[in-house]
Amino acid sequence: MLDMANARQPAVLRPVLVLPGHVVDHCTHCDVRSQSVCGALPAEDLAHLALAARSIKVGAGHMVFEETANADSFFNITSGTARLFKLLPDGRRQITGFVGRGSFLGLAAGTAHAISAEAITDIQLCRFTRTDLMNLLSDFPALERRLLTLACNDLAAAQAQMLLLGRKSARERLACFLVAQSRVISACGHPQMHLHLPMTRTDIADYLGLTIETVSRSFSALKKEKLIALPSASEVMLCDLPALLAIAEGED
Amino acid sequence: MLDMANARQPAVLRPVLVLPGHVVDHCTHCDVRSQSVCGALPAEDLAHLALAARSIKVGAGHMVFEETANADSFFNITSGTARLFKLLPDGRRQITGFVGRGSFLGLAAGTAHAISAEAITDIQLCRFTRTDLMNLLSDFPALERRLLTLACNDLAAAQAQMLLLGRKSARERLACFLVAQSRVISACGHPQMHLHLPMTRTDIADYLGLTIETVSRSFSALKKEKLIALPSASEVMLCDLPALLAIAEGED
DNA sequence: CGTTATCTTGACGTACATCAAATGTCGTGG
DNA sequence: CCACGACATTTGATGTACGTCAAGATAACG
Repeated sequence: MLDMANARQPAVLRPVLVLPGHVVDHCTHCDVRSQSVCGALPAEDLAHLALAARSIKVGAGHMVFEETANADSFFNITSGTARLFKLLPDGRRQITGFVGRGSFLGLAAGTAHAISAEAITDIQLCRFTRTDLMNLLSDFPALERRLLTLACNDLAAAQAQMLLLGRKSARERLACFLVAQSRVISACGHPQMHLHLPMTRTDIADYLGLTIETVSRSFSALKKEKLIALPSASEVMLCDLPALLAIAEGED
Repeated sequence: MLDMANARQPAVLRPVLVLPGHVVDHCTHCDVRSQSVCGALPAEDLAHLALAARSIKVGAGHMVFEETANADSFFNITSGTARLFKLLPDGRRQITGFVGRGSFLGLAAGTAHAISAEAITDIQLCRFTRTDLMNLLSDFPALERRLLTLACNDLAAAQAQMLLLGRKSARERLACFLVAQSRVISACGHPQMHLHLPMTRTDIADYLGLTIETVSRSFSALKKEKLIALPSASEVMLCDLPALLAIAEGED
């Protein structure tokens, strides 16, 4: 996707002749900016970003892009949740992650997407063409640095997930998932005990490398032990976060 | 590890006053340069690299760095093989990858290593301090671009491994591993049928999320089907690469 | 040529998958 | 407002791929 072979060196900023107010506002007033790649740019450079970004919407259940498809677009999620996944020919699916507000989509080397992305809820995205993004990266080193940080974070998360998929029990996997989800929430506030899960049990199963039945049974088991409560299938209360954390890290 | 928050912008090259011949040679004559991060730099800039790089050796079985340890060094492997892994408190291990000639070690955001690295064979490394590396990245955008490409490649590999760990059978996992290993070899020559595996069955098991017994049984099964031959435990002949590829991709 | 580590093979156990059915949830329209 | 159907989730009964335990076989090494 990012064809990084041909790095353009010096960075002469392209002149921006016309900057109508609403275009500037587009990025200046974006409330996810601080949490996303865009946060790497100082306020005075946002106009360049706003010119390249095109806001689009993808309805729940629709694809954003598909694995092996030519990666000529990159996206920044401004609202909603999407799943990232890979498929085997016979339909087996592995979800590699759930992404939401502020996440950058399309990060990968080469010209083809390594994974597919599909909207779970309706989502709002900022779309960048590959050429525009490459130009921005060359003009603003801070942007490229931020992207490298993001890639490294994604890599660390992927490594943690490999440990989960390769070596943890169903119970440990679910505890991991719940604790991680609670961190997503608490990132924008104090550590929350109450979660809303936008994804189905099937999604969770495909993320944790289990079947939907095993996920359901594991939910029920944690509930019986009073570590969680389930007001509804998509609502979870984490009643004993320390205990869940211990299970998640394999300390039992 | 890479503290990318404070990106230094313009890039005034530090003056290099003294450049003794042997220091220049150090990187100029390095035979893995083209396959590593260093290949991003043109010949005339190699002197800067040579000043920062310090060659070290790690004996088979010894640690290069440990998970959670402060990440103040980064490495480039010039010879030998290492395993990257994560551990659970009770000793369960997940190997996230095997790395060799030309691989960059330490890539991750934050100040602590996300994984441990241990030498499988004796290995030769170029060590960079974090500060030196950060300076190099800021001075040479091409280097940072290359690192981003590397991170994206690692990420794509990690996603493929998640699919393997979450959804593939033991037989499929082993086929994947063998085919991938053959690609490592064939990267430096024509597609090879003959592999030497530097890692033990335990390493392979911990990489594929299986037990040593299951790995051994899967080897034997592929052997009985005449898809591979095993002249010795660490020598593998891939007799039917197309069939192995089909199994690896889940087409049976 | 014994000693020790690594690998293979067999017998058996189990955590999770599969198959099947009951229960709950939600949107739609009468 | 309630009845209906479609679909998601839970729960139960049973199967199986892989794990565990244990014993040999093979290779590495001083």
